[in-house]
Amino acid sequence: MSLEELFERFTLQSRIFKDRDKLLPDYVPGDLPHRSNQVLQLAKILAPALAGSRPSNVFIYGLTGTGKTAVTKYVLRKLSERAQDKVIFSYVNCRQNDTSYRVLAELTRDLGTRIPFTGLATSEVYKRFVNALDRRGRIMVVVLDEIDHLVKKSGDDVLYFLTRINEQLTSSRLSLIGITNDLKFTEFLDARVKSSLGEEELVFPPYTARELEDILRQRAAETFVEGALTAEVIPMCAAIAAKQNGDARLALDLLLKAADIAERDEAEKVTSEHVRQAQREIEKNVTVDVIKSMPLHVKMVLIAIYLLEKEGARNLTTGVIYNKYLEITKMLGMDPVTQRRISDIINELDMSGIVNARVVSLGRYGRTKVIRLSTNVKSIEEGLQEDLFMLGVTEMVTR
DNA sequence: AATCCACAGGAAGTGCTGGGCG
DNA sequence: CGCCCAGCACTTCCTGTGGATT
Repeated sequence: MSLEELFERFTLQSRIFKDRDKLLPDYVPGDLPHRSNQVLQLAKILAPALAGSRPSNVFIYGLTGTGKTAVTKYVLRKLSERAQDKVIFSYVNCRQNDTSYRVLAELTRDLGTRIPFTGLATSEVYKRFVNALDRRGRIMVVVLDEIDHLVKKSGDDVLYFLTRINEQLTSSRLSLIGITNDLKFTEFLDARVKSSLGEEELVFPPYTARELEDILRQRAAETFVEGALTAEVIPMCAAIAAKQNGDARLALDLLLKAADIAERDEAEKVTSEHVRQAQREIEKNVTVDVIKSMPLHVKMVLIAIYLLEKEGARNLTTGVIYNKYLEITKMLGMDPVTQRRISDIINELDMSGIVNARVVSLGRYGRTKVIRLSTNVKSIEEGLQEDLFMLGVTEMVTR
């Protein structure tokens, strides 16, 4: 296909999409089905900001894709339309900003003060934040999304600071909204932070398959040309996502991917076959991307596990993997890292879901981790493609 | 009941990059 | 310019431990 033809196709009216953007993850719809309760509750808690008094801090729990972020952004948007510039709203995702420094820097930037991404002492950023905020003389509502990432990585120092900041302010007030999908994470918090942050709590239950269908239908009406979906598409996406803890994000993602595939294949309509294909692709893409972006030694450890499993080894332990890893690095003439580091790398692989590692005690034979691959081998091979190739070439050279 | 394996995983530090600030 | 900072990948040194075996 020539470039001309390609561009031509994109310029042509789509047979399927009316407005593809409406299915993108960061789109917040004008109406949130099955969440009116939470919207109302959150609005009630935050409404005092309009009258110039500080709203209570809020803690929001719920699994991935239960609408926490959407509801929060929705309420914030409505509120800021109403409040004009009487209230400052700031949203920080703590997955991307997972250190005290970065969170503070984001917040300070939202107050209109320039902060370099590195170079300053964290305590300096604290000072600048307090100054900048107090100068504004406003209520500030701070949303810390995926707050568990921040706490797990950097502790609760920032939270302690933010929950007590009002004592240092004279003309401004700050309230905090913490969002997490890890229900047990409050265990890591200082008792004072915990009680302060939990002044109000909101729980988001998982969506049922029926509810997911409603959500998809509403979105589909905005996104697709009439009749572009066959009848089974929406129930199918809903059913798959319902099994994954009622994850609405996954449901929407599936629908989008399925429609993209249908469009790419120049199909008349989106069918259940497209959904099945989408499901496979989503699963694969996540792993492949994760693997490709891994640091060198993490990849080497994964290769070691992969090769061992391929050789038929079972019940892999840290020590066995480390030896295989040493073999590989030696063959490639690389400097190996220590076993201590490998232990952490295995945990990282476990966290990203590529590998399954659990600590077991083998009695006399020590205490270790038993590791196995928890992703299908094809995705791993695809993710490691270039590195395995390199390995193969070296193998031939060394013979 | 005591032992002891094969690590787990915490704490502190190093060397490096990419930046402040005065 | 010299000295400071954060963040990362990693090292060094370390104490802790579940349970089969002695």
